[in-house]
Order: sequence, then structure tokens, then C-alpha cells
Amino acid sequence: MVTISDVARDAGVSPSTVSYALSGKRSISAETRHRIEASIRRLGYHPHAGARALASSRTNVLALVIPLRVDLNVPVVMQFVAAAVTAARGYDHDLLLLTKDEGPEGVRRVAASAIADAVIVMDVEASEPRVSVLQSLRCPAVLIGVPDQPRDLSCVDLDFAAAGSAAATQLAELGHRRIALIGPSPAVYERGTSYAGRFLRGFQAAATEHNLTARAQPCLPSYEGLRACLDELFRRQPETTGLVVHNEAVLSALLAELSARQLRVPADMSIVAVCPDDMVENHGVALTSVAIPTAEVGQLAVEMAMRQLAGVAQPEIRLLSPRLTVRDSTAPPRS
Amino acid sequence: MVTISDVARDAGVSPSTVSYALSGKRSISAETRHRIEASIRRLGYHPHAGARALASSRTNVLALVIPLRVDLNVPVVMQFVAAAVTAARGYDHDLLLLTKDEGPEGVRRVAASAIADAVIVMDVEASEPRVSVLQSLRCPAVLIGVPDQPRDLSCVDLDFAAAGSAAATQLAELGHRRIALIGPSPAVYERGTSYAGRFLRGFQAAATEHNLTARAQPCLPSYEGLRACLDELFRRQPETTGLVVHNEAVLSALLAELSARQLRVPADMSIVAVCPDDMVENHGVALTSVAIPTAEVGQLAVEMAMRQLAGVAQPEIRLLSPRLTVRDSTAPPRS
DNA sequence: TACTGCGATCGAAGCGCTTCGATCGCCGGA
DNA sequence: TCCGGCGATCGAAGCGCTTCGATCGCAGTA
Repeated sequence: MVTISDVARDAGVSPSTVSYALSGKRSISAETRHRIEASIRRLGYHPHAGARALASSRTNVLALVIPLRVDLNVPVVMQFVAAAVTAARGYDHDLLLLTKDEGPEGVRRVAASAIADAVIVMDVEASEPRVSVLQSLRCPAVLIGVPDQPRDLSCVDLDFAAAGSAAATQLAELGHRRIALIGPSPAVYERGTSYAGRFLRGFQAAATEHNLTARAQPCLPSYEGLRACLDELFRRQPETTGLVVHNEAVLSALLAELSARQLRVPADMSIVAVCPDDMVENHGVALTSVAIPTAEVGQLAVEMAMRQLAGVAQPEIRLLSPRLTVRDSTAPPRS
Repeated sequence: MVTISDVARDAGVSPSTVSYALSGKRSISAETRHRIEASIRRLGYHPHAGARALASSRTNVLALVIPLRVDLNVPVVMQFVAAAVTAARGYDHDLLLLTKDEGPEGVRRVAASAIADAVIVMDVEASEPRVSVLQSLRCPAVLIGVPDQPRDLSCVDLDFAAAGSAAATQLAELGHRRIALIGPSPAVYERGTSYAGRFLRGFQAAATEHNLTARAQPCLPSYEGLRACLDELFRRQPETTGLVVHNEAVLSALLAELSARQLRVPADMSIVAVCPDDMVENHGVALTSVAIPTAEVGQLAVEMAMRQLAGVAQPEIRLLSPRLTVRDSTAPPRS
């Protein structure tokens, strides 16, 4: 292995000079710096991450805790991850992947053994057990989602309440009177996943405000689940003319099933989807949607973490305003 | 931070004894071990990962390089990742996520700075530039996919040639005479992605062998792309009665579009999908499929890496035999 | 001319761990 | 009784880096 001493010898300086040239923490004459850089290149030197971590108490690694559940939408998670890893590399950091399976202990392990400098947590629950661990370890952290008790932790997410409201309002303004929310899997609600409840409440509040008849139903993420969900919906609330779908996994099944039931979109049924933008075009009809800004949130989470590491950040809760884009799946109801 | 010396003091032994108790590399009396374990628990000791890496030249981290392309199927990638991270934790290792964007330099960086002990590479191309880096660094590595020149690197993948053959053969045996392959995005072929070509060749070989008229078409992963692909297909090869779909992203679009064109599955058109098992049920009809064993491959990749780290493994190429499951999307052609 | 201040560089300590080579009892065999 | 051998433990070196406090030479000032 090529060490800093090898570089120092090659460049005719001391190891500390090489270190300072690399970190820029002390001034180095231009000439020396160039000689060092040349040596580094010639020898193919890469600082040993462990040694660096030990000496500086900085690993340049961010930990990201992702859910492995199937009832959560996988592509959405992947988009977060992609955005986060890309953003992290922009700050010269790497991303370590943890799974929610490990629970609070996983977070403790990683933070306590200084494997990562900060932790980003996805799929946050209302009463989130990882919050107290993070807090007691005084570990820089960013939650994607908002627990009931964020304590002093930073949070970032789409403003799901506003999103739910926007979706319902859009249907109301088109003149729909009976609408429904096709929500995430029941398991998501049971788990108290923070975004699901917030969306639901926003949806209901807007429905009430606009005097709509509104029904909310969770939906298992499978074709059968969707079919059952629709059966139930039309039995309990016939004449429904507008659907808000907060469950990316069943979107295509929904369209297939509506078509099978001779319901045309948007003539017989309007649909507002809640999903990342790149999912609205993969169906026969371009979907009116409230965007889930996965890329922004992922990137923002990393930025917030980096700012905490730089010491220039107090805890903050950032809720991104929803953006609704009207496309071809919504229209006034036929009356 | 709680250090090994704190534990040693608390337990009334020397730091090295604690280390040996933890690693089991020398025998420690039961009594001492218990005292040490108690101290560890009481103090909440976690070994410092950097220090450990520095002293032992082992990080207990595996690097996984994933593609971020949209033209690759995202859920499939995610399933690999999930399987790999879970398997890695089973060996007390963590997973560091790299993206293909960083190219060979990313691999070099991680290996040379001893951030990870081994590298697992997804989305391997026929002439894979990362192979030589990996090899010259003498870094334990596992490729998911098989490049033209695997050199001494281990590879694991589904036997895509056999899979292509199995899919075509199944249609042949049902009596179909004109079939088609709806393949991945053209970009995937252009990039020389290893699995796409292997599947195609297997498909064509079997078609030839069974005297089928067979056409292969790449397909952009969008509704429009699929529609264009079908248009082209039916223009160039009308009377096609069987489809092999090696493009998970367009499965639901395909079913929707066939239905829109009054083609019933399987009465008018048989479909063999190539996809992970959990994707066959999300459509109106359960799909006959050749399984992509994402979980097995991901887990196997980790196991192979661990075996290399343990020093008990020479390079090997493991191709998993395809498993075709007949479901409801295939039937003899109407004639 | 003597001194101050500053930019550039060096040397050494130390981060927390692993590991190699002692050391120290203690037991069994001669 | 003495000694060899072995299990249990200790001490110290060292992994490769960062960083603090010197040192050194030189330009500018009094």
C-alpha cells in the first residue's frame, strides 16, 4: 500500500506537509504543492480511509436507512437512494446502506462505532423509536418524514397534508361531489407511517371544506388487492366519480381494471395520482398528479446532513409544497 | 467515546485481553470473558470501525456498484440490493453503495483507500472497463453478469442464454410458429450489457432449432415505446401469436395495449415474461414466466465475496439454471 | 542593525484497535 | 522434587493519518 510517507519521501517533504497539502488546512507554497500532487499521481496514492477516520473522527460516510418492505413502493425508495448517493458524492462522501430491519440497534451500531458521520432515515413512523437513539448518541441525523416527536432532529419531506388537500381540491373544483382516496397498504397505516396519515388528513379536511362525500380506503399492492378495493368502494360509495390514488404500485392495475369495468378515464372516472413525475407517463393516459419530489427530498436530506456536519445548522423541519400537474386523467364529471 | 481501554479498566484486564475476548483469536477463561462482556454491556462499548480497519486491514464493508440508469429495471435492482444487504449483515458486514456513474475510478477509489473489503458489480457490460481495475488492485470482487473477459474474477448470474432458450421453447412446444421477443431498451443493447445479448442469442438459437419465425425487438421502457414496438412488430410480422417479454417495465403497458387492441391473453396472444416472481401477479392475468432469481443472485454474490475474503475460493463463474413456471398467459395458438 | 511577524515546513504525539512475543501460574509426568 | 508444556494474560509496537506546537528563513519595521 502507498502511504502518505511514501508520497512525502517521493516529494521530498514531511508527511504532515502532504497532509496539509491535501486538506488545505495550512498554507503550502505552490511549488511544494505541485511536487506533492505529482508524487501522488505517480504513486497512485489514496489515503487510507480507516486511518483518516481514526485520526480525524470523520469517515466521509453517510448512512441511509431504507425500508425493505414490499408494501412500500420500491421505485420510489430507489429514487431517493439514487438522489442521495449522487448528492453525497458531490460532498465527497459515500453512502452506507442500512435496512429498517435492524431497527434502532442498527442505527446505534453505526453511529456508535463511527462507521458513518451522519444518518438519514427513511420511512419514518409517527412514534419513531429511532429518534431517541439518534438523539442520545448526539448523532447528526435527518429524517425523511416527520414523527410526532421530532425532538431536535431535522426532518424533510413533501408536505403530504397539503398534497392530500390539493388532490381533493382539484377534484372538487372540477365539480366532483363523491370522491375516494385509494391509499397505501393497510400495513402502512398500521405501522403509523408518518406520510400516510398526513396525506389522509389533508385529503379529508379538503373534502369536508368543499362539502364532498369522500371515502378513504387502504389498498393492498397487488392486482387482487386493487380489485377488492374497487369492489368495496363501489359497493359502499357508488357514483364515485373521482379517485385520488396514493399508492403507486396499483396505478396500472387500477387503469386496467377500470377499463375492464367499462369505465373510461377521465370521462367516467377522474384520477389524481400521487407519485413521482416519471411514473405518470407509463399508462395509456397521462395522469394528473401531485408529484412526489423524490430527487429533491433525497438531495435535500443529504444537504441538511452535510450542513449539520459543518456545524452550521440548527434542527429544522422542511416540508416541500406539493406541485399538482393537470394532465389527461381528470375532467369534470358527466352529470 | 467508550474505548477498549475503558472496558479493560472496568473489567480489570488489559486491552489486549478484551480484544481477544471479542475476536476469539486466543483462548480466554470463561470467567474473564463474562466479566468483559458485562463491562461491554454496562458501558455500551462499540469498537471504533476506523481503528479496527487500520489495525486489522479489514473494514467489514462490502461495496456494491449499482446502475442508476432509468432504462434498467429499478425494482429488479432494488431486489438485488435488498438481498445483498441482508446477506452482508448475516456475515457482520455492511454495504456501501456506489453508482456506475463513477466508473472504474469509483471502484479504484474505494478499493485503494480501503473503504471496503470487496466489491460487487452489477450491470456488467461485455467489455467491462472495471474488470482490469479490479484485477490490478487485486481486490476481491464478484460480478453480477459475465463480461467477455472475466479474467480471474468471479461471476454469478442467471443463465440468460438458457432462459431465452427456455422461453422460446415453451412457445414452440405449445405449437406457436411465429413469435417475437420484446427486449430491453435499445440503450441496453448498445451498451453491450451482458445479459441482454445472452438472452437474445438463447432465444434465437431455440427459435431456429424449432423452426420458428422469430423476431426480436428492443423496446423503450414507456407506454409510448411499447406501443411503437407493437406497431412495428405487427407490421413486420403479422400473425405473431407468442411474445417473450424481457423488459419488466413494459409488462403492464403491454397487457393494457393488447387489451385495447382486442387481443386476449392467452387466447389470441401467449406471453412469457422474464421477471422476478413477485411481478407476475400484478396484472389481470397471472403470467407464465422465466424467473429472474434476484434474491438468490444477490445473496450468492455476497457469499462468493465472503468466501474470497476468507481465502477459500478460486474464481468461478456460476450461472443459475432458469426456472420456467407456466401460469395463465400461455396457451396453444388458435388456428 | 536588531527585532517582529508571518508564511512554510517539520516532528512528534496520539487516534483506538490488533497482534506478536513475552510472562506467569499451574498441572502432570519423570 | 523439578521441569516441560500449556492456558491465560499482559505490554508494547505499529497500522496510516491528522494536528498541535515548534522551527526556520525572510521581508518589513523601528
